[in-house]
Amino acid sequence: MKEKLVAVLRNALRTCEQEGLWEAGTLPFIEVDWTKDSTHGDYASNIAMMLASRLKRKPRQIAETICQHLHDDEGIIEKTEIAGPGFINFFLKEAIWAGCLADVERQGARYGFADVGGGKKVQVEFVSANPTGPLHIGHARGAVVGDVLANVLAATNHDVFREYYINDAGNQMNNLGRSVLYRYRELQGQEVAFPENCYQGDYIKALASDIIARDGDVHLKKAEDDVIPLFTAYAAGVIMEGIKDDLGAFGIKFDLYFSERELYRDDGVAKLLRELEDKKFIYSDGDTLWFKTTDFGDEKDRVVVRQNGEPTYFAADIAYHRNKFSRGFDTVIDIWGADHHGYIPRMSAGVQALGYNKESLKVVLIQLVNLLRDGKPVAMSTRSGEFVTMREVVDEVGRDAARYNFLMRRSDSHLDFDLEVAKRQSNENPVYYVQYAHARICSILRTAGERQLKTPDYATTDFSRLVLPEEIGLMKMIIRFPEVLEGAAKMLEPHRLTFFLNDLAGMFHSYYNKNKVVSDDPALTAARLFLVIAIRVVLHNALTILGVSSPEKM
RNA sequence: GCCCCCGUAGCUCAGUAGGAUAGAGCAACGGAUUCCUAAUCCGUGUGCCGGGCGUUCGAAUCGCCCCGGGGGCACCA
Repeated sequence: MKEKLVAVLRNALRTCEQEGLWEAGTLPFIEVDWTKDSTHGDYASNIAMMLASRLKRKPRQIAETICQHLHDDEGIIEKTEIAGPGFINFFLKEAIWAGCLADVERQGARYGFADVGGGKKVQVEFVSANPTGPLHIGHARGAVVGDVLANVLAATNHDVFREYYINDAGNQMNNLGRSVLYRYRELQGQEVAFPENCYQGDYIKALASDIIARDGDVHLKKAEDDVIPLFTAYAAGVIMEGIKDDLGAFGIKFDLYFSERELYRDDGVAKLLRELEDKKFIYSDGDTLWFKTTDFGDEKDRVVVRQNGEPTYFAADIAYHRNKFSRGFDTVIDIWGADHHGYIPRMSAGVQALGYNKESLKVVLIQLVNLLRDGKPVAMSTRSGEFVTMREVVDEVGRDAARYNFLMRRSDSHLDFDLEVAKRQSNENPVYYVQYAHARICSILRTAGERQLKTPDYATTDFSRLVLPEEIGLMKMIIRFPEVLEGAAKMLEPHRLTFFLNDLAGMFHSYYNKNKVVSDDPALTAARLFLVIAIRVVLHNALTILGVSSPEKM
C-alpha cells in the first residue's frame, strides 16, 4: 500500500516538473508512513516539506500543487488533505481494506513476503562459539536473533545462507585438551594441580571418563605435548556434536559449519597476507606484521602476525571474510556479542582492503542477557563452570517461550530473562497472548464447522458488512504486515515482529470480546469469518518466521 | 584517559530511516463469563523523554558539552 502511494506521488512530482511548475532536480526519497491518528488519514507524506528548502516555497503551497496533480489510476484514494506544516494526508477508500483480504486469501502462507531483497545472496553468520563447552544462555540470544533474522531475510526474497564459524585453531582449543587431560590424570588417581585458566565444568570430567572407558590408561605415560592434540580433537568433536544437538532442539539449523582450520590449509592465511602486503596494506616493524587499518578509519593499526610468528585471530578473520565474499555473497551479516564492538572498525577495514564495499559487511551486536529467577540474578561464569546452558533453558521454559522472549527487545539493548516468568503460562508471558489469539481463531473456525458453515470465498463475501472501527483497524494491521516485515529486513531488526504480533493479537482479543463472529446473520458471519481467517494467516506467518509454533488449541 | 552502546511512566521496554497530542506490557485498584476458549476483555493514573546549548518549519530521534549506567581499549579468542 505504501508503495502504491509512493508511486502516485512520484508521478505527481514528475508531472509538476514537466509542466514547469518548478524546476527539475533530483527527487528526494519519497516517504509515506502510516499515521498514528486516524484524523490524519490512513497514510501521510512529508514530501512537500522535504522539497520546501530546495524549491524555496512554502510547504503547504507545494503540497497543494502536488495534490492537484495526483493521478489515482487504481482508484484507491478517497481524498487527500493538507495538514499541519505541510503534510499530505491520504484517506483511502474503505473498500481498500477489504482488498487486502483478497491478497491474504491468494497468497496464504506467503502473505506478507515483500520483495525487498531481489534475490540477493546474503550470508548470516551467527553463534560461532568455540567448541570448548556447551552453549549457554548468552549464546542463546544470538542464536535466536540470527536465526530469525535469516528467516526474515528469506521471507523478503533474499537468498539466505546460515553459517557457524568454528574457532577451532586457537589457544583456547589447546586449553580445552589440557583441561581434559588433567581431569583424565586425576581420575586415574594422579595428583594434579588443576590450573585456574582451564575449563572447570563437569562436562570436562565426563569427557575424561569417556576417554578412560575407550582407551584406558594408555595416555598416562605419553608426553603432554603429544597427547594434548588427541584430547583436544576428541573433546572438540564431542562438544561440537552436543552444540549441534542443542541448536537442533532450539529449532536452529545451519547450512554450513565452517572450520577455522580450513583457512590455514595450503598456507591460505599466509598467502592472503602476502597479497595484502603487495597492495601496501601491510608493513613490518621488524618482527611483527601490521595491518594499516587506520587507512580505513580505525583508531590504530592492528597486528596480523605476532612476534612469535603466529598469525592473530584477526588475520584469520580477514581470510574468512574473503572466503565468504569469494563464495558470491552480496551481503555478509555477522552477529556478534556486544563486547566485540571494538572489533568492527578493523573488520570493516579488512573487508575494504580486500576491495569489497563497506556496506557489504553488516554487524549486528547482541547485548548481554541478565538471567534471573524470580527476579534474582543467576550467577554465571563459563570458566568456573557455573552457568545455565541453553539446553537447560529450552528444556525448562520451552522452545516457543524461550525464542519469543529473546525477540522482545532490540538486540542492542540489555535483556532481562526471568526463567520463572518465561515458564509461567500467564499474562506476564506475551508468547501465550499471541498464540492464544491464534488458538481462539481456530476455535471459532471449529464452531463454524460444527454449524456446517462453509469457508467463505472472497468473490461472494460482502465486505461492506465490516464497518466497525475494530474491523477496519484489524484490516489495516493486516495490510501493515508486509511493511513491518520489510522494515525488519531493511533494518535488521527482528524484534519489530514481536511488537507487531502483540498489537495484532491485542486488537483481535478486544474485537473477540465485543463481537460474535459466528452469528445468526449469514452475510455478516461470512465477512467476519473471512476476516478472522486472514488474521490467523498473518499470525501464523509471523510466528513461523519467529520459529514459534501456532497452536490450534491451548 | 580514549572509543562504543544505553538513559523514555513505580518496574521492563517500544517509539516505524526528524514528523502532528510521547505509547505498550507488568505492577495497583475496580469491573465483565446463561453466548465462538477468562492464557481474554473493559475502566482508572503517572512523564523536566538524564541535563544544557545548538541545527531544523518540526527533535525522544541529529550535532556539541556535561551527568549517570554498561562494555571495549592485547602480539586473547
